[in-house]
Amino acid sequence: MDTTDVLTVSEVAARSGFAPSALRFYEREGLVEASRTTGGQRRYQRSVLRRLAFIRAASNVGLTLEEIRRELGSLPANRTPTKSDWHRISAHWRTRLDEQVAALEALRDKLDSCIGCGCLSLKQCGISNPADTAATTDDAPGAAYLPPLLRRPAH
Amino acid sequence: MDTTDVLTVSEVAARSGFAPSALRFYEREGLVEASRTTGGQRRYQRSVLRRLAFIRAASNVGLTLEEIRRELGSLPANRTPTKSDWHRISAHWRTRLDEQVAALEALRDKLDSCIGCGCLSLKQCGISNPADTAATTDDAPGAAYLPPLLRRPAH
DNA sequence: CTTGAAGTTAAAGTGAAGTTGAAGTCAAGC
DNA sequence: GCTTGACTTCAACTTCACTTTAACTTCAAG
Repeated sequence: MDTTDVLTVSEVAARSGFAPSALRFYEREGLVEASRTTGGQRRYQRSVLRRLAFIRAASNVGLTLEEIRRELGSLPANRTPTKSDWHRISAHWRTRLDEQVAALEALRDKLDSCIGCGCLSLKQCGISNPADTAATTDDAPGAAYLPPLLRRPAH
Repeated sequence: MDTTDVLTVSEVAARSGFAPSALRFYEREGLVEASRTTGGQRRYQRSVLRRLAFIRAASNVGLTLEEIRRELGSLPANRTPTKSDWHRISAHWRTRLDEQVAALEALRDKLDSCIGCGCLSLKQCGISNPADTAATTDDAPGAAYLPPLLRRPAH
């Protein structure tokens, strides 16, 4: 199958778990690269698989594609990231996850404190108070809200 | 100001923290109701504030508007929800939050186990393995991912 | 009765992360 | 030389939760 050292779209799709359409999308967005055959077909270096793994991991941690793009840019151009690269980045991600967990736990605690009361008062209830929303950041005005996260597949 | 027992859009907006546009949107979506003046302007019952608090709380917990709509439908038509209503619903929400926290913690643990190795192997790394994504539900194919949650306001 | 703030509508826009469809190209096999 | 199947492009569509816009109308105070 891969006696060659380059991969087609469908090979990369199969191995990475991303749909071909997603791979094309990522290329448009500058997240991955591909060379072309004379016929214009994409050929991927095997290293793209590592890059895609990185993308999926970062995405799992909750980074936007834009953030991922920036973070990929901070990686060494065409070599395998070193331990220190990975250390720096994973520390960043861990902080992100810690914040998310903390926010959810705070929300859950508020919910617990509401369970007995049935209040849902606009003024008093921690979980419905718009000024006290866990997801509201200091500088973001308006109604921030917590996310889809693990939402049921909707049908 | 409110010697009357009905509220205008902007009063409800001010008190609930939702923008008038959001209130109109919720009405279109069947989440809230309003009567009309002869001139066609909306007038809200005071009870809408409690309903909106409920909507915001549910939204904070991560429910979609569609789910919220269904859950509102399970509430008694025009009376204040009882403690047992609220108990049932908040238990549901708590489960949701517990799942979210668990998913994030699992992801964080995987990240921790990766920090030393720098692997990001498609086959081995728990955090990048598409078949093992915390957010991937059994029946949802394709690339599920963990959420925006607390993402920076992007500028 | 006038004036200006606040209200109305439908439709379009936003942004994230892609997917889908139509129409076309390419290489191989028969 | 034609069919088959995998590939290509590009634009348009999707979902969610709203917001914005444009073009009016209504309400309440003075």
